[in-house]
Amino acid sequence: MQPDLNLRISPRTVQQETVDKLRLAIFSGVFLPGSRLIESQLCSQLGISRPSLREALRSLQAERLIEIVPNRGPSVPALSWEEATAIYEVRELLEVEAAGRCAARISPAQLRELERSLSAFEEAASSKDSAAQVMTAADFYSIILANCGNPVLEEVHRGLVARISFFRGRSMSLEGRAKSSLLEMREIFEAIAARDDKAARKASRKHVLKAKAAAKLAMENGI
Amino acid sequence: MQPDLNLRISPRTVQQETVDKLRLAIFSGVFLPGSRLIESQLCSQLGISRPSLREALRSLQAERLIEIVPNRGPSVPALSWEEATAIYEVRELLEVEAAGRCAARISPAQLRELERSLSAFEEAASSKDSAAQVMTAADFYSIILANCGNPVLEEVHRGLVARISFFRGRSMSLEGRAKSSLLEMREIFEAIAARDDKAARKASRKHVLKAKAAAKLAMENGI
DNA sequence: ATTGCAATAATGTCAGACAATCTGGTTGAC
DNA sequence: GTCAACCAGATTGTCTGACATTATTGCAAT
Repeated sequence: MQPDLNLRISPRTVQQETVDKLRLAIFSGVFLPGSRLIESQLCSQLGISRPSLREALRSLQAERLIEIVPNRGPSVPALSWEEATAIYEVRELLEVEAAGRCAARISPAQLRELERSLSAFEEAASSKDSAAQVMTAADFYSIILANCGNPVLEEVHRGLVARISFFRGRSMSLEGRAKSSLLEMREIFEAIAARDDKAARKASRKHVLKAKAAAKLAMENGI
Repeated sequence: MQPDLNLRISPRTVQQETVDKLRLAIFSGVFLPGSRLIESQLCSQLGISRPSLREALRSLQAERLIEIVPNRGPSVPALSWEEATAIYEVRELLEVEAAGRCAARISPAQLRELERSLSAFEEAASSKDSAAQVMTAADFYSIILANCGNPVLEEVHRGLVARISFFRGRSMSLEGRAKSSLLEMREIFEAIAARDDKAARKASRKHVLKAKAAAKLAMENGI
């Protein structure tokens, strides 16, 4: 018998649906940074009541995906470069650690999964679909994080990456970024496949630093 | 003129007050781990309406301070040792980094502040007041985190420490833990005062590992 | 152009309601 | 006597509607 199978089916509540929808909307840039979210509008668009919406907004606020100023309401924060830098730095810390641990403990099945996701990114990278690139790249990381053996590390990392989702889309559309990203990711994969802890950390650090540089470039050029 | 002074006064809303009150209540053990929180009870106790309460609960849920199972409502999670371990591991990662950065960049004024908080802990450690010990120790860390130059690091760390607040109270009441904690903290302080990056990291890592061991002991003995 | 003010919009908060779901105890069958 | 089915109360999920307080905007006046 599987020891940790979660039998409890959890019915999806309106609040959960709403949080997911809004989060996705923010990721995909439906709400531009700095734009305000009007409760009454969202209610009618989503077809839900104001209390339900407000609960969802509080969740997103705690995730730092939106800001809520008293008596002004919610808005999508415009991330400054200082904040983004701070996030990238912590992300580096976590991601490097995760890659190192992952190299030591990933299962063969998950390793194949990782390889598959790398292929998916490779395919996306050769296309011009930057949305697909971001998504497949996210899959790649999430497999690494899911196999680092520390769910808290994974969870914190996910929260941070969510907050810079805006940059990820932008920087992927930079000339050549997808290609070099692919090379870096392949390097990470090779290191993990070789069970080489040190190399995985090194490659992972390089990747984050390059991603950060690309994001900075994208921001400065206002792509 | 100060560049980043936040002029905006933010009126404290019912939701904010409620979140703070409930968070404090959880920290101080008013709600035991595993216990359920009944909305109607909380409403009358806090003197607020159900929508306001539910918004506050969603915030706390996103902070992982409470769990909300659909149709069963909110409860204080009973942290397993595996989860606690995961948190301590990430905390180590963040805290070590913060101590190292802090050593390189803390201002003299803040350094004096750090020394003062160490003295406060020293005083608390010689008393039997474990609540005071936890509080003064928290001050010490928060000064380090506030001076590491990365607000995101600080924020994530605060979130993690909040989730293991239960253990901190327990382990501080272990025989001799406060004393040895004081020694470890003094070591960290000395390293930071000496601007010794490496030593600060080393001392900080040792401290977290010892705190983790103490928490494990406290848990196993059910103190 | 700037200031002041009124009208409008939006938020913060509450009260009450109702269906769906969970919980605990009782009843009934074996 | 034990176990399953069931029913009543408790609790949550969600909605509607309301109202005071606080921003925002447009216009008038200086």
